[in-house]
Amino acid sequence: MSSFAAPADKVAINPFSLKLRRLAGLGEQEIAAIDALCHERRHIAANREVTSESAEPEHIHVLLDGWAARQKLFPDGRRQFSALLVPGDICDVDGLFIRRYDCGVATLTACTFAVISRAELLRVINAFPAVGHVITWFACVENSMLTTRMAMLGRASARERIAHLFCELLARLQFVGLADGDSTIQLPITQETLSDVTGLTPVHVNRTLQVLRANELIRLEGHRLAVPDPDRLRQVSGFSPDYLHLDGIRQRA
Amino acid sequence: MSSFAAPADKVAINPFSLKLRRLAGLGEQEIAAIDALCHERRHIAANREVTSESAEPEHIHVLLDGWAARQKLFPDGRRQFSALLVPGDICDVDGLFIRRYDCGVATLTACTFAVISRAELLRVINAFPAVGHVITWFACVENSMLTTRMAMLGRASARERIAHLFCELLARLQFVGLADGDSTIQLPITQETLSDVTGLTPVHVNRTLQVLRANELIRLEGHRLAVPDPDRLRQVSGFSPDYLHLDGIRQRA
DNA sequence: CGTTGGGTTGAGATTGGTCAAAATGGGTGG
DNA sequence: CCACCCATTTTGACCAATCTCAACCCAACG
Repeated sequence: MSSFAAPADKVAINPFSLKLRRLAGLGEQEIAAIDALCHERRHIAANREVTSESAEPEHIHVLLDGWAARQKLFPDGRRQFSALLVPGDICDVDGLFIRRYDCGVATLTACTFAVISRAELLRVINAFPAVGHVITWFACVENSMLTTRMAMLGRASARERIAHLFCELLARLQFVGLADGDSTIQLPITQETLSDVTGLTPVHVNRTLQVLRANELIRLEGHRLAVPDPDRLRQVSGFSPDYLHLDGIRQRA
Repeated sequence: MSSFAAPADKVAINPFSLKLRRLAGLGEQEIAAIDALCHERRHIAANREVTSESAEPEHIHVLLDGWAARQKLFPDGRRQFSALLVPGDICDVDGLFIRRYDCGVATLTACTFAVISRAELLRVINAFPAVGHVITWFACVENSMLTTRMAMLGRASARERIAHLFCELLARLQFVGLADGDSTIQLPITQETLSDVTGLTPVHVNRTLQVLRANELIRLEGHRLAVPDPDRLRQVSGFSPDYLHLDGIRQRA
């Protein structure tokens, strides 16, 4: 069950448009061209695969409501999420130029996607080179996020990983207007999901959360995460928002 | 000291052109335009920073000879490599559209780079949209590689991580013609470097290598890695080369 | 030769994993 | 409104992979 009030169809301005406007540095004409591509909606229940690892993808998905994740599955059942997706995120840019996905997208809650035809998007890119640049930029930002998360997986403690993740989610959700105040968000995911993002065990996530709570770094009840002192959480985790590139695309000048 | 015989300047066809030709699906005209950008060379000694995390980058580096790595440094000295770079690899595509690098590139051996002016590359992209698509594709492939390595960091044992890395290097170096036979490569890096790629300690890398040697999965002497039975190593590590996308860019048709 | 940068080894500490059971809590059907 | 069910969270006891620290070795090189 999604935890956001209004169905995405009715949201005045959807979070993807919001991101485009605030980050992409496009003209109204180009934004309109992209908006025109996003007419089709798809609703998917929680815990389903959106794209699986196979087949030449013909559609790009943009998450408008709910939470999803990019996942890599091992044959023996191990799972690692490479990204948490929140409203406004493109799920599978790579589908544009890659033959086969090598990681899938799964919903964590009920989700609403905008489904964009790959062929049409390519047409728009040809008509408006700046749109192509924005797509490349999105790919680069993802790169940056993957790199950062990788550093955390490789070198950070459980405590740092979880704290860092929370800082990131706070920043991202705030950016698309889904934070409540400046330090509280809805976190409609289970501890098992957290474990698949952070590369830990559910049990260890649980214990680590308890420590964070005991240190009063977070308050986490039900699906609501509150951070009493964001700066302190950032310090504990070494989080700095630079890698999210919330200051937008670099102009070509 | 680079371990490859001929200085890159004298190599008949450089590994980057080779990759472009085999992967990018470009016409001769476009390839020529790119080649024309790659006239400037830069030689850098081992263990130096090529790009650091700051400043609006004005140049893109393509590695022609030697080994390098993308790295993320923690304030307290911890380090994680997010990618090993071998000849033919672009070091910093993101420089095109990103304001500030959030991870640096460091040389592991003496290196030769082709230095491409960002402005000129953007001009070529404008003139030939297909070149822009290839750049995006490169970014997507990197994404895919990061995702895979991330899954290994999050969920694989030390043994699997190292074995997987070796499989990957074998495949990549073979692709640019730097493997000797089909199962031997030069590995001009220290165990400490391996530890920074795999998120382990140098000591543990050492012990794990010994196990791999004892199991006759690898032979590793000096800086030469030989894999007696590549299939077995792939099996042990769960490696499949799909994520490297060595079958090239997807055509737009 | 002496120095130095890897590589190797050992002993002991720790973080995080495993397995299994118990508690909690929201949602559903009666 | 209650009883039950399931998923999720929490707890406990124990274990294993990996880390830490420190020493030692060895080959390359000045």
